[in-house]
Amino acid sequence: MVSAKNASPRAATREAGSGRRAELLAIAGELFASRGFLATTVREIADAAGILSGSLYHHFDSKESMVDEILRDFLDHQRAINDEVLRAHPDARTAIAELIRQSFRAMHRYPHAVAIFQNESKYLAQFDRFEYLSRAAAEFERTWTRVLRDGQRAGAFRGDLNVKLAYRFIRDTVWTSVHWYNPRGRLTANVVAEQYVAIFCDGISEPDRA
Amino acid sequence: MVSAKNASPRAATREAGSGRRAELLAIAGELFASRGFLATTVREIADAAGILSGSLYHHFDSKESMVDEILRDFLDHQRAINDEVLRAHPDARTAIAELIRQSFRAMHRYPHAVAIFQNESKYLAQFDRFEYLSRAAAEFERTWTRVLRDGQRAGAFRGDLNVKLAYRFIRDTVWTSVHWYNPRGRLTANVVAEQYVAIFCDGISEPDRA
DNA sequence: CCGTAGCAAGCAAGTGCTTGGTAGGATCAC
DNA sequence: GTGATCCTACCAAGCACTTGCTTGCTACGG
Repeated sequence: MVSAKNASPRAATREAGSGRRAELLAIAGELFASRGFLATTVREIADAAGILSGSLYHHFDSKESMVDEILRDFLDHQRAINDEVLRAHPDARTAIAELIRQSFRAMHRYPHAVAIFQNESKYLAQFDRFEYLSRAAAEFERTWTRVLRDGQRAGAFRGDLNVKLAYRFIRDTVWTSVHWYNPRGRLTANVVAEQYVAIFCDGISEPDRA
Repeated sequence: MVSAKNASPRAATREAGSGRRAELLAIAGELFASRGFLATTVREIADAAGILSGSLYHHFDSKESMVDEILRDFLDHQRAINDEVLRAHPDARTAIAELIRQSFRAMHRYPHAVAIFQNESKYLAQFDRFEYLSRAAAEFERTWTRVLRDGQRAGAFRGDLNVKLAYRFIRDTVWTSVHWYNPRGRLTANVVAEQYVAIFCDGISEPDRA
């Protein structure tokens, strides 16, 4: 149906966002996050958008494509942020604190994508096209554990720390909070982040340091 | 279809477990935990059990009844354990440590139920018959926050701690580990529990004690 | 001969997705 | 201008399939 002639300008429009497309993605993301990917039907997405279910397929190949695009946007952004943090903070302790802060800011900016990534990764990762989810998770783990190990060598973190366990400890604490964290609530991302940094750092920092 | 006459002996059999029934629940629980409740079909459960899907309905009213029974078993057990810990440990700090240890033991004993409780509570809680899930979560929160507040008053935990936030911090860290914790892996429940108790307590304990 | 456990077949509802079509705005040759 | 031509966004209808669950039946051990 789409002629080869149109392929190029069409793709450009999609990259740019095209307005309606972004709207539909936002609607779908909210439903995926709150009800789950499987539990959300294309008819529900269409209803929420005020159109018929078939009309969604003018904008997207499939329901999977929608969640795919939502997740890629978030992961690309977070990857870039992480790299930036590492470049700007050579000190392990401030780097960890900043990674935590940036994680909460991600929840602020991509609340639905983060929730979907948490809830549906396990299910989606079984399909080839979502293999990148596992790769992204592994990359995050490498980033965090490298910082933890560096800090351990530099004497900033306790030597008896199991780095892998500590990473999971932080990850689970920080990222799971997307399930209760309300961006428009009384607790701002910064407040929660600082409390968590405080609890966490004073727990793994060398006690005999000023 | 079930006559009133059979209700009593049948119920007794159910309580006792009846062998096959427990087997089927174990199979269903494993699938619910690994694939998700919605993503698991009754045909898959039946296949795994070596019977036809319709035959499941000789043992259970519905797919919902299966997950209901799995969750109730776990929650009843955990509630009892929590009460026991509170009775045995009047000291807040040892009580918290013991609550954490018992949580990891629960993951050891009810790995599937814990995972299902984590993953599906939000979805299931929308149905009246699963209202007890929200109530159980609220009760757990009361238990933990009471201990935290008591410890704070007694000077065992830092005074500047946001108790509600600290509870979520612990809960998310401890219970989420069911997603990666392998009961038959190298890390035993006790080892992980001790590491977590160490990281956590030294983080929230008054620094100028000992 | 009754109760437990299961089979064989299928139904109603709902699923993601496809198809052929149309309204209406922008673009362009004339 | 103005008509022809596209293109975007959507509708109306429905297809192929899967879902949880039901029904009537049978094997068989105590």
